[in-house]
This record gives sequence, structure tokens and C-alpha cells, in this order.
Amino acid sequence: MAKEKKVEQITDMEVDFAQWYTDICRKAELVEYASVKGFTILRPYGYAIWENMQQIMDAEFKKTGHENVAMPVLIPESLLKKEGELVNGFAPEVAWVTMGGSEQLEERLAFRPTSETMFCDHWSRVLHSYRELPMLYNQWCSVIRWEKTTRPFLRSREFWWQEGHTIHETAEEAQAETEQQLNCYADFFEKVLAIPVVRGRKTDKEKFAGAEATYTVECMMKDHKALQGATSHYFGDKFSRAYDVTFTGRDNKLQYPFQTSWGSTTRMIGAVIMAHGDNNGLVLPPPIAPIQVIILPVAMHKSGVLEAARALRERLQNAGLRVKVDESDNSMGWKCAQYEMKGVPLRVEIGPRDIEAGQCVLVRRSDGGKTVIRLEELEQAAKEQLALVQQGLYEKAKLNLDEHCYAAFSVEEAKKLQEEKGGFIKTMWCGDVACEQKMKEEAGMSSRCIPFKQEHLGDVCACCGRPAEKMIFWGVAY
RNA sequence: CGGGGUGUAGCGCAGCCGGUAGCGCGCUUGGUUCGGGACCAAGAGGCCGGGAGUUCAAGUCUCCCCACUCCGACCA
Repeated sequence: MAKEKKVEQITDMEVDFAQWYTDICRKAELVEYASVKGFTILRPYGYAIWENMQQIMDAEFKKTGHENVAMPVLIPESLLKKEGELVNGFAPEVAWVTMGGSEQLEERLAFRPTSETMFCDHWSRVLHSYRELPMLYNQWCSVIRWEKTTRPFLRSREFWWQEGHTIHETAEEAQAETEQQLNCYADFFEKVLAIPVVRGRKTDKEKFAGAEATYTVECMMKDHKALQGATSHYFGDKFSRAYDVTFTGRDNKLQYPFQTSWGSTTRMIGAVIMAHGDNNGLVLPPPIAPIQVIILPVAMHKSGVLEAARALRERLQNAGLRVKVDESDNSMGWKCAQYEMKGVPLRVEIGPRDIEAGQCVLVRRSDGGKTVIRLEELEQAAKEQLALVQQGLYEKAKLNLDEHCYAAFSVEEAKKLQEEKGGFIKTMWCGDVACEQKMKEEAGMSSRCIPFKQEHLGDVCACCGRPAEKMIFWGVAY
């Protein structure tokens, strides 16, 4: 296009998807790079999205009895090392503190990569009786993992998240908790972020280090790559035993509680960008949009226009929406492009002609759909349009997911499908890690999950030809 | 950690065979505009990613770092 873009230019996604993604992160003012490699600054607009996500999720967690806590950021090495599998899993990416002031520490301290160990240590001291169970904790914090390659939101050395940690009297209760929280995530993705997910179980190769079982919600991006949305883990009593967390049971015997953890991160912002964004920029689902409605006064120097715009703002704010009027003297076109870049779901235009006619114009970000409405019906119409945006985003994302799931019956076929079409490749799988390895080496795909919703595609493993009972999803993942 | 690319004003870039830094946009001020990326005028803004070296002289040449970025490997 010869049209010169005066708002920050972004690369078209068809030209270079990765560059398009990075452009949006920077130019929609979500993040900025910090001075240490792999660390990012969440700027006000990006942080506001995270705050909205937090508020919604936090309320859901509390509905099911979870309480927020704050754990220390540093973990003594000896404590971290008590559970072997977890240590081995995280060892390559732990950052350490070795000095306190000018003194060498007697024991080095790990920046938390995750807090299972801290929670267990704490519980080992405060838990006494079955009457105190379950303990349903959650914390909002950042963690540090020394990743080698980093990308905003998708993989950074520090990221913000919530980590839920719970202990229960019985294995059944803990398993139910794991499932409940996975469903909580799935609902959040589908109903709030408008991103359809595939729920399933991770293979042993892909599960959380130290977990007995890891469950996941997997989503698909516009480039047909997979993104792990959030995970929920069941630990059995493995950590309890490692950290000597005990309680006196109903039978007056000392017992180990059963544990879960579940987490979701600022990576979800990356998911939103790549699930809904387009060549004009970010597209935000209304529930998490910092600005849900942008009001643009047209010809605002003319008498009455600015007042009319402000009146609309007041009415929409009173109706519970997050609204802004752009009173800057940038041109109409500039403002339109600017708020499209920032993904504001709904635009309201009001000018002299509208005022005269007692109307205003509503424009959806998701599909550009314009509606002229009577001023009297503003609140209701705005909410309807926002609902249409939400619905439209979900439907488009669902179509993207549904149209990019392919069945394959051999590694070669899987590879070809991935190369030509991308997306989730589903096959039967025998359960052997060697077959996962083979798929990785030959087709470049990792297992995403064993979906709960199973299909019977055949009787033999696509990788080795041996009998197989499970269907598994493969994909190229972020 | 391997391979490629890029680092010059906030952003995008130019700067040839070495001679001491420029353009567009943005920003500031004033004015005119205003229904899809306006215009005029006057300004501000640079240790040319960092460090060594070669040279009378280094964005420019050499070496070493660093950062960003892409592709792998790795990564709950």
C-alpha cells in the first residue's frame, strides 16, 4: 500500500508474523525492553490489561474459597533441593543470589522460579490437623527463569503470574481441585479472552517437573502455532513427603496431604495478541480492554460537539463501561488508526451532523461494522456492540482452531500436514516417549496434550505401528 | 548454547574510497484545519551500542564485547 501511515507502522502478519507480533507489543505500548536482557517493562496500557485479567480471575478463585498470600522471592538452596525432580527440571534456569551487601552468603539463595517449595516449607510448620484442610492458597507475583531466548509475553526471564497452591486431605479432593482449576482457566480463555481451547493431559515428557499429572488448556494462534494457555497440576503426596508436610488425620494417625498447583501468566496477553490481532494492530476482547469505548468528537471546535462527546462518556461510564474521549487535536483519521492499533473494541463518533440528527455512530474494532444509533439508546447499543465484538472474536478464533485440526496416520503424513497447513495434528499414540521423540526429530512437533475429548482414529500408533488407545494432539508450540 | 540479521535523534532510515552528522515522521511553541492517517512557520533533540586498536584524522577500517531480532536447540 502506498498510503503512508503516520501512526506507528506495523509489519503485516502475512509478511512476517513474528515481526508483526513484536511490532504490536512495542507500538501498542504494551511493553518496553528493560536494561537487563530478557526483562521487560509492562507499560501502563499493557499492565492495565493484566490488571483486568487479574481482577476477573481473582474473583473466580475467591468464589471457590481460595485466599491470596505473599511468599518470599528468595528460596534457600537446601530447601529448593529437597524434591529431586523439581530441582532437575528447573536447575538450568534458576538465578541465584550469592552476596548480601559485600558479604558472601553462607548459602546461596534462588530467585523463585515457582513456589511449591516455599508453600510446602510453610505448610510443614503451620499444618496440624485434618480440620485445617483444605488450604487453598494463591499468590500474584513475578518469577524468574533464566531463559535463553526471550520474547515479550511469550518467554521472558521475569514474568508475572498467579500460582495457586492447595493441600487436601484426600487424593480425590486434590484431583477434583486440579480439574476445577483447569476448567476455571478454560472458562476464562473462552468466555473472557474469547479464545477457544483444547483441554487435555500432558504426556510425561511435557508435564511439570515433579507433578504426577499435568493438565493444560492449549490454544491456537493465527499463524497456526500452538500456545499452552495455562496448566493445572496434581502432585499426589510427593512434595508433602519430600518436605515433611503432615497432619493428624481423623484416625489420629499422622498423614501426608495431597497437593495441587496451577498457574497462568502474562503470556495470556501474548495469546490475545496472536489470537485476535490483525494488520491494523491489537484487537482486545471487551472484558480485558483498558478502554472499552473510545469516543471521537468530530469537528470538535464547533460549538456543542465536545460537550456532547463528554455527555456520552458520562452516560457510558454510568453504565459501567471504561470510556475515554480523545480531545486531542489530532485528525479524525489519525485517531481512528491510533485506537485501532491499541485494540479498543468500540469506537463512538459524534459530530455536528449527528448532534443535529440526534444520533451517533458506533464502529466495532473486530470487523469494522458500523451502526448509526439514536442517542437515547446509547447505553444499550454500546453494550450490544461490545457483546457482538466478543462473540465475533470467539467465532473467528473457533473457526481458526476447527479448520486447523488434521488427522494423520504416520509421522510422514503428520510432518507434511504441519508443513503445509500447520495447526494441531491428531494421531493415535501408543504412550511411548520414544514416539514423542521421533515426532519431534522428524516432524518438528511436540505433543500438546492428550485431549479429554477423544476420537478413535484407528488402532495403532502413528509413530511405531504398535497398538494405541489414545489420541494425541501434536503441534509447533510457542 | 549454535547459525543468520541489525545497532546512527523517540520511530523509520541515509551517510560511497576515512575529513568530525543528515532526511522523513514524531516532539515543543504559535497559527490555520478537523466526518479515515491535515497544513504553515519557528524550535528542541546525537559520546553514531560499548571498549580497545590502526591513523594526522574513525558511524566509516580491524579486533573483542554487549544488546535487540529471526531460525534451531533448550524451556512446567
